[in-house]
Amino acid sequence: MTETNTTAKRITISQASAFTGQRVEIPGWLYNIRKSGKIVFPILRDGTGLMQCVAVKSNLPEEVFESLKHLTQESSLIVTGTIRAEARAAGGFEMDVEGAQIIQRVSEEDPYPITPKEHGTEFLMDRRHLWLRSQRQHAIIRVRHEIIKSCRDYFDNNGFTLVDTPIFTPSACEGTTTLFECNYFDDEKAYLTQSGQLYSEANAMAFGKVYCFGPTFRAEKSKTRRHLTEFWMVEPEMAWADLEEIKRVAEEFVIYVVGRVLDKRREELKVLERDTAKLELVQSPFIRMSYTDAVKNLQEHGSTIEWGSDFGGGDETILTQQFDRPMLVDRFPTAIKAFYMQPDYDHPEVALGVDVLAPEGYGEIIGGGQRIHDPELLLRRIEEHKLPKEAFDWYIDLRKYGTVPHGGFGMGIERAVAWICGLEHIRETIPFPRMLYRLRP
RNA sequence: UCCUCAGUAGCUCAAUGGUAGAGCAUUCGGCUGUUAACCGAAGGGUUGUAGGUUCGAAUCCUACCUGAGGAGCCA
Repeated sequence: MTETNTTAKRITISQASAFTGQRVEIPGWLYNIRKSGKIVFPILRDGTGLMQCVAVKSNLPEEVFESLKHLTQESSLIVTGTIRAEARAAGGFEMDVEGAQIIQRVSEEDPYPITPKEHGTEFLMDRRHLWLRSQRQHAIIRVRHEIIKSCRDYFDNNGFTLVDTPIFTPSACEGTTTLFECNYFDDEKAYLTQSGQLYSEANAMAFGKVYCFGPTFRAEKSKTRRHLTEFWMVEPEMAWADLEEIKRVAEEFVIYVVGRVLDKRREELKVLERDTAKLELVQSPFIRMSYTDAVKNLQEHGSTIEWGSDFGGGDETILTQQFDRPMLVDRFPTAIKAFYMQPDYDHPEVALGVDVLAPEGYGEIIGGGQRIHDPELLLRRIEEHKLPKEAFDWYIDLRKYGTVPHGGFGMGIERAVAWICGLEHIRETIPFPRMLYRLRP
């Protein structure tokens, strides 16, 4: 342990280029170290980047050199030194070390488990709290941040008001089989929300154009690379909007989000080895196809799908791999859609719903559509779906007091992150994924 | 819930029914420009659990546990 010079300015690694030739101190963690006799190269990590340091035995007090030489991975320390442009270093800059204060040396009895080598999924998932320190996870989480911020910016810039909806709900949105149940004092049951939509409809009647953004929960026993039990969803809802307007907004929104990531997160996409040429193609117009045409298309390509059933496992892949940009598929059979979905005025056997399918096999990232605004039709559908009318009294009220055509959609953030980052599995898209069989850490 | 595959050193993996091994990690030694550095040495194992077959089981059989991939359902 040695004192660091208090006159050196404290900076982050991301700021280093602006301090070339200056003496600074950087607090961080030891990412890796390479030794070559009387010169050692500790690589420092501080959350903003990596900095190769150069510690030369002849330029340092004996105890400082020895403490650096025997430092263990993820030990915390503050290094002081001079920043220098260096083509041989990974980031283009490195630090000539003049002093180092070791805050904690990680014990060799119990070394940091995640080495710069290969690890299996289970090992990493059990250590998700540590895995987040790695470069790849940084890139993904930063892209996620950009996606979330651009979702908010898009709606904020287009006349939407953020009106958040409750997490605890008294009843189901679409049946109770996929809801997490919990006790809400005494004997009452509450459920974790699986969508803010019904409340957003109330908010849209109050504010015109609204969106909510928060976590949603599905107790589905789905064990696939596309499912989480807790995931984030952004859900815009618009009064006076018909299906065509909803499709227009969904397309414009997706183009904006992808464009923002391409604009601001090139470095991260490079770390992830994402083929950005595929993302550059996300431009208007998206492919537009009705459900009925999609079924015909699928049958011609060998699918066993029949009109009236939902897309099966490979169907979305067969569909999307024919095109290089997202698809808008609309007018699904009314029978397989939620009770609130507005039937087509001329062909009531199909509903005015729309899904956005991402290309490259990523499939559905957005689902939405126009909601029923006619009070009698809504009551009839509630009965047909055998839903408890009392639970929907407030929802029915929205059709009694100045009902108007309206609708919106929801985008699953993690699926969007997986697509834009080009990830194999959704588990890496959220800091602490919650899945069937995975609640910890 | 169903189907398929896999559990061997801290990690990633070898080992055809016959003495349980390598690379990385850790410790020690060497090296003044390394890029997942390299070279040398050391320590590290009840082969997921329980039972069975066999002279002999990491290997074959049965059950269970854990994980992965997929199906159904969905964003």
